[in-house]
Formats: sequence, C-alpha cells, structure tokens
Amino acid sequence: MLRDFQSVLKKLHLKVTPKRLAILEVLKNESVYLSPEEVWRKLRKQFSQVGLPTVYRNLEELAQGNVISKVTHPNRQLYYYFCLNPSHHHHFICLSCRTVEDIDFCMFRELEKRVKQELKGRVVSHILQVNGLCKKCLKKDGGSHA
Amino acid sequence: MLRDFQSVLKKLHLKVTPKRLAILEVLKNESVYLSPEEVWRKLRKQFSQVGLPTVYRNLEELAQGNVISKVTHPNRQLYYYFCLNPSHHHHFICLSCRTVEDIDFCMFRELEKRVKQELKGRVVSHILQVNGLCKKCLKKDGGSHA
DNA sequence: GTATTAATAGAAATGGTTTCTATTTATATT
DNA sequence: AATATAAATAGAAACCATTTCTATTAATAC
Ligand SMILES: [Zn+2]
Ligand SMILES: [Zn+2]
Ligand SMILES: [Zn+2]
Ligand SMILES: [Zn+2]
Repeated sequence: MLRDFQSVLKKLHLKVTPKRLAILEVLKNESVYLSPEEVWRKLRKQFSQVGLPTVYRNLEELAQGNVISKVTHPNRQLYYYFCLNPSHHHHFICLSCRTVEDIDFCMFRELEKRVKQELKGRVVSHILQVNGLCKKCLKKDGGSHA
Repeated sequence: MLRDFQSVLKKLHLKVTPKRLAILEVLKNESVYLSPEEVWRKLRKQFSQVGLPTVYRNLEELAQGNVISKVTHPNRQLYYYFCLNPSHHHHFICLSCRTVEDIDFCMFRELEKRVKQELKGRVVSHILQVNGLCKKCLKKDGGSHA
C-alpha cells in the first residue's frame, strides 16, 4: 500500500505498464469501492484501447499482492478499493454510497490464536466486513438502500 | 435453526411443501457445506421432477429466514450449511473437505458497538469467516488445497 | 370444497467473469 | 543501442452459475 507504485509493482514481479499504473491511479483517486467495469470506463478516458479482461486481470493480481483490497459485497459482484492504511484491519462499507471506513480495532489476532488452539486447523484467509449505511447516507434518506 | 421444520417454515410464512422439507433434510444430514447444484442432485434421488431454480429460490429464502447459513467462499460460488447452533456465531470452513466448525467466541457485539459509536453508521449485516484447512485435512495432505 | 395465493418445472435468458490467441510491450542482456 | 525473453494486452468468444419467465400445480385459509 505504498505510494511509490513502481517499486511496489517490482516487488511483486509485475511489469510496470502504463495501464497497470493507471488502474492504480484510478483506485487511489476514488474514495469508494469500484467494480472492474467502472475502473475500465475510467481508463477508457485515458486510453483509446483497453480491454476489460486486462482490468479484471490486473485488479486480481494487485489484490493478490495486497496492493488493493477486495470488497465482499452482498450482491456477490467484484469490487476493489485502494486502502492507504498499511496495517492489518477491516472495513465498514456503505451499501448505498460505497464509502469505505476502516475498522482499526481488529480482534482477529485473538480469534486466530483460538482457532489454532481449539480447532487445530490452518488459517488460510479470513473475512471480516461490516456492511451498512454510513453516517452521511443515514442523514440523507434515513436508511433506505438497494 | 429448530428441528421442527414445519413450525419454522410457518413462522416465516413459507408454505410447507415436500420439496422445501426435503431440501432442509438434505442439508441437515450433511456435515459439509453444499452448492445449490449438489443439493439439487440429491433431491433428484427422491423426486422425479425437481427444478434447479426451485432449489436456488428455497435456499435463498431459508437463508434469509436464518434457517440455514450461507458460506462466503473465496471462489464466489454459493454454498449453504445447516447449522444447529442457535446462538450468534461464525464459522471456520475447510477449503478442502468443506467441513464447517463453529467459532463460538464472537467479539462482534463489541465491534458493532464501536462501529456505531465511532462511525455513526447503521450496521445492516456483517461477515466474519475464517477460511482454512481443518485438522483432518492438514494430517491428510499436509495442507495443499485447491 | 372452494378460493386464494404461493410454489413449482422447465426452458430460456442473463451478464459478470474468464479463456483464448495473436500481437505488442517491458525488461534484461549484450 | 540492438536483441532476446517473457510478460502483458486487445478483442472476440466462451463460459456457466444464477436468474427470469410463464404456464401449471399445490398448499392453505375459509
Ligand atoms: Zn454511505
Ligand atoms: Zn483482521
Ligand atoms: Zn478439511
Ligand atoms: Zn458475529
């Protein structure tokens, strides 16, 4: 989650291509989570040629490399978000305006420890996400959401 | 999550149909999470006619009514699990054998409180799931998984 | 038993996502 | 700077899990 995209990509053994950098820029300049298609529409303003599969591929690679984070949306579509917070944490996402807010208090360390001790399993990944309506959206419409 | 399916369905204003009951039976008799298509294949052993859309619809209704629980799988396909534990809790799911184990210690109450206080948002839903490899699978193959 | 409303089967459509292949581009090496 | 190499890309096509649609059937209340 560094600002020096070049070195971040090199660390991940990903070539530094204009499209890749542009995808990162798009996400970095957004305060909300975006779908691959939305990222693609924004990219087309800068590039005459750009394929949607390229966007999908890059977003997935970047998420794998922990440069961006994936949003687990109830509608089960893909969304990505560029998070500046470098430490382990989770998100409160607004289902209406798509704002993302950090949940900095992570009790996962405790949880993981107990899972290991009590269940004797190996943790591969975990999801902790709180879905709801943000302060602003609650004021706006009292809480109706799609 | 009661064993008396009839009354459970009535409470949800869902008609008590043979297919509906059979879907619940299928899930109840499984110790692992199942995809809609897998539930459907099992149903076809009992019913000469049964549509896959019926299975999808029923599973979704039952999940909405908190009779069964949905699994948030990394592969983003739908899976459902019948959980006997009636209290609020979360799951450790095995990515290899699909075993589900309860995580009974839920720190979510604390989390929710702080989200409300600090972010002033409304919580609509939350996901907390730990994905990994269960004790048995770790022994079996040392941890390789699809 | 009748009326009412929900549930269903089966076919068809949907659409987000992935695959495929030829071409281009970034990077390392001379 | 020129060359080699392996990765990245565009565009078209395929995929396939999930949803929609409509006529028919079945459950429930009265
Ligand atoms: Zn909002
Ligand atoms: Zn965490
Ligand atoms: Zn297992
Ligand atoms: Zn919880």
